[in-house]
Amino acid sequence: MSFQKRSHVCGELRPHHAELTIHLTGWAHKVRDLGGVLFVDIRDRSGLVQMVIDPAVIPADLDLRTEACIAATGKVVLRSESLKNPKLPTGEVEVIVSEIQVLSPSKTLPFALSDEEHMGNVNEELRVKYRYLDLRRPTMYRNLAVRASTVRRFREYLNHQGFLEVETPIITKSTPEGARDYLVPYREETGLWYALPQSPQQYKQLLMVAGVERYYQVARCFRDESSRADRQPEFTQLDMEMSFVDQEEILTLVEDMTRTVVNGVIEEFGLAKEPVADFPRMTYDEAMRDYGCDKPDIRFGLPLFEITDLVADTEFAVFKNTIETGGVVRAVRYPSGSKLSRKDVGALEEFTKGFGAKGMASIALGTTEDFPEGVALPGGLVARTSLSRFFSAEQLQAIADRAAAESGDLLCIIADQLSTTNDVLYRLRLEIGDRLALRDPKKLAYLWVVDFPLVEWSDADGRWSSMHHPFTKPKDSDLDFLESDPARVRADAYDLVCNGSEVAGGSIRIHRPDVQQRIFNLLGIDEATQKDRFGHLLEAFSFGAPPHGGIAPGIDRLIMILTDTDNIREVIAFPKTGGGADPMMGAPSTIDPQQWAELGLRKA
RNA sequence: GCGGGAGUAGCUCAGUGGUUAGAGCGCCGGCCUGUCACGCCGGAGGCCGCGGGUUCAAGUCCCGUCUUCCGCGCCA
Repeated sequence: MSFQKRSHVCGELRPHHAELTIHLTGWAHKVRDLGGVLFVDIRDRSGLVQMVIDPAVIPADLDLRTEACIAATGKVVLRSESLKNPKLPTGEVEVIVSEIQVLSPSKTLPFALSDEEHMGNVNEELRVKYRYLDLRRPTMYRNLAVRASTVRRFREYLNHQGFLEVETPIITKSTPEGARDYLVPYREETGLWYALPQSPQQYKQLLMVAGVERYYQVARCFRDESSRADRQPEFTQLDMEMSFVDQEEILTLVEDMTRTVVNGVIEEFGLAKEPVADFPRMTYDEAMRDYGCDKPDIRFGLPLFEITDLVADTEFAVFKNTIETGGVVRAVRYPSGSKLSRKDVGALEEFTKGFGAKGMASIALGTTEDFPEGVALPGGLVARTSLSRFFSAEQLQAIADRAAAESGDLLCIIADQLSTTNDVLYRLRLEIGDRLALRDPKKLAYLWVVDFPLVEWSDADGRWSSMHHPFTKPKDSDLDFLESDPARVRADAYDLVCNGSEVAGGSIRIHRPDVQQRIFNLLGIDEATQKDRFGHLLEAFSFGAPPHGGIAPGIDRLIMILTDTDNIREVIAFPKTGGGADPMMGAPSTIDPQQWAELGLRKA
């Protein structure tokens, strides 16, 4: 079918186009048939404009329905004052159609694209199944555009900084440690398998050995683990690596890159975000101490605080037993929480139990009017707490002082082993932040978390495992403790955090075979496995490997933050469902018997 | 692997064990020359996810199962 190529795009039409005869192509967004006249909104990716159609110009057999792909010719005219539509950027004009053609008709749609409000409730599986329709929506197109612009800006920045973009294999080798691999059977020999890369980690280090010096790649990564709202089985990282650098150079470069790219995108799309400025730094230990996690949301305060010392001398069994078994008592302040009902506080305690707390104690602080039955504290506040049976007014005052508490606060107290206590309070603090609307969506609160531990003890596996990955360089000053006290060893490893999400993680790598050897020994990776899985890397490092390090900013989460979406599917063109399925393609699928045979596979 | 929510018309959702399972939007037909959530009239459309069970009677109760969403575990 021949058609008139467009002369303009729908969204650009303004009063200064009046009187021009133009050609448009796009989709029939909405058809309003008034009998003697039709109004059709024509939409392309630039936006939409109203067309006015005299029924006489429509061919009798024209199948003009919602989402039909159409081409139209007409004259742009100014709308009279009373007919203007201030809700549309193009609302001051309309197009009087002289000719209209349906290039491709549309069946009735599985869901209404033109109703954004309604779309928020449409079944997610249906949206993914008809992704090509969902993506026609302006908000979805915009998400794709923000993503494309972000990636383009990253590329431009890194190209200017002398980085070389290099592609690495998708079909590669399984490595121990880390997530479950996606596996691909090898046709030539039964029993051998490729794996899809969890990240291009080893390749980028080998590129440093190869003398590339500065590498980056917009790299797809694959991890066969359960999905979450912000996790997909395949996702994209801006993978980077540099030679002859120290941690400081990498952090400085990433800060400048982030400012340049993110602020550029904010300006281009008019995003409701304040420009990125500072990148405060915090050690891992500080983050855990003040926020209970390694990715704090610092858009608001309310740091956690320790009261173990203040309550150590107590007959309260919960605190006493916890402390005697090496646990801690820590707390977080909930401004305005003192007005919560007993039931609401109970619900809050249930919330903490969902993350492993055995219970939650609380102290509500107010005035005599608030709590006539409460305990009067020396400082003037009155406390209402079940702890009053066990603690004096002076002790409660000491806790309130530690909290820097004010009238109206609820102090939420958790007693447990350190890791559980921190985890519960970390989540409780975020919950409080959400309730009090302290997590300002306009802010992009970046920070570096540095000096991560090299390894952590895994109860499940009964061995030490890498906190970052096995190639992470221990701090030189801690090398001596590698065998004697592994938990004490810090690494040259760093995470970039934004608004409580980890948005990049990296490290300086080990380039000395002897150190790498000691790490493998610590991780309990025996010599045969070392040779089998990492022999190539160890050998490579024996040929003059340069000191190097890198980082890998995650693209998907960054775009989620920039577009204010709460689900990673919104920023990926063709995402999978939670179960890792693609209902549009019908993947995963069965394969032909011949394919089974070729691969030498049998059903279990 | 575990916990919670959901699954009824094309979509979003109501539906107290008891008539012929409803609404809004969409769809189809008719009317309509200024709509932009167009309006008015009429109509079609249902394996109530699937499989068992309890019951005189099941969309509704019970068991199982599948899909999906959120979370936990997991995610170097």
